[in-house]
Amino acid sequence: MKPIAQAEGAVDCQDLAFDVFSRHCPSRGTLEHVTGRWGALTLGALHEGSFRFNELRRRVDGVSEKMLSQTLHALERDGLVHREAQPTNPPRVDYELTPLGRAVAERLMALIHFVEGRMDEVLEARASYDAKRSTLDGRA
Amino acid sequence: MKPIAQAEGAVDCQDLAFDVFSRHCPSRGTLEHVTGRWGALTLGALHEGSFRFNELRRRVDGVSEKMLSQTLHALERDGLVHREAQPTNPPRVDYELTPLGRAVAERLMALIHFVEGRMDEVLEARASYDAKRSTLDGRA
DNA sequence: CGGTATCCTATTAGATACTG
DNA sequence: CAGTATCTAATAGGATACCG
Repeated sequence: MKPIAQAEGAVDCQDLAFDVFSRHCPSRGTLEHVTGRWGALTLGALHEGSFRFNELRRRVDGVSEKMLSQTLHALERDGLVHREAQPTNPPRVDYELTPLGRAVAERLMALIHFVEGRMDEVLEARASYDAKRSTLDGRA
Repeated sequence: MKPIAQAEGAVDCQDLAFDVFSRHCPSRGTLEHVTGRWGALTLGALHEGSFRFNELRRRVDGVSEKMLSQTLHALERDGLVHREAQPTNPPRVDYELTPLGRAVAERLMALIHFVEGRMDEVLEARASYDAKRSTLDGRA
C-alpha cells in the first residue's frame, strides 16, 4: 500500500511563507485536496454535520468508493477531517470536520455559494462567448 | 478545434437552484474551472492586476503554455476574465478579471490565504498521521 | 457496513514543434 | 509575443472482486 501524497516535493519554501504560486510548495498540495473535484464536495457535505461512509457517498453524487476513500484519507492526513471508528460488528465509522476543517470549509462554502448564486451570469457569458465563436467559425 | 467544455451535461437542475452536489449541474463545471489546479492560481495572479500571457506564465509557476491558454479560455468563457487584444505587431494581449471574476477571486483568495496561514498545522497533522501509519505498517 | 486491491480506460498535463 | 497542433506520459477515475 502506497502513501497518499508523499511525492509532494520538497518543503523548501518555508522561507517564502508558503507561497502557493511556487511549485513544490506544500500549500499547493493541500489547496488541491481542498479544492479538488471530490475534496471540495466532501468538505461541503461534512460542513453540514457528521456522516458515515455510505451516507457521504450518497450525498456526494457520483463519487466512487475508491475516490471517496482516497479523498477522506487525504483530508484526514491534512488534519481537516476526523475519523471516528467504532470497532463494532457491523463496523460504524463517522467522519466529521476538525475545527481547522470547519474553518476551511466555511471559506470554501462562501466561494461555492457565491458561484452558485451567479450561475445565471456565467451561463449568459458562456452563451455570448459561444455565439461569437460560432459566427467566426462559420465564415470560412 | 473543439469547444472548451461543451460536454458539461444538461442544464436540468435549474429547478434545484444549481446544486453543486448534483452531477450534471453546470455550477459544478464552473466551480472546477475556478478551483482547479491552474484556474485557482490564474485567478489568484489576475487578482493583483492585469497581465500579459507570458507575464502570467511566469507568475503561475509551472504552468505550460497549453494549460494556461486552456485555463484562460475557460475562465473567459465563464465571464470571469476579460481578454483585451491589440492587433499590433508584435501582438499584445492583456488579461484582467471582470467584476464577477474579481468577486470570485476575492473569495478564492480568502480560502487560499487561510490555508497558507495554517500550513504549519496541516504539516503537523501530516507528520502525526504518517507516524501512526508507519508504526502500524512496521509491526507485521 | 466500510473499506482495500487490482485492473483497465479516459482524461489531463507536459514537451515539442510550428504559425500569424 | 501569443498562441495552436500534435504526440506522449502521467494521473485520475471507474468497475469489479474481495476482506474484516
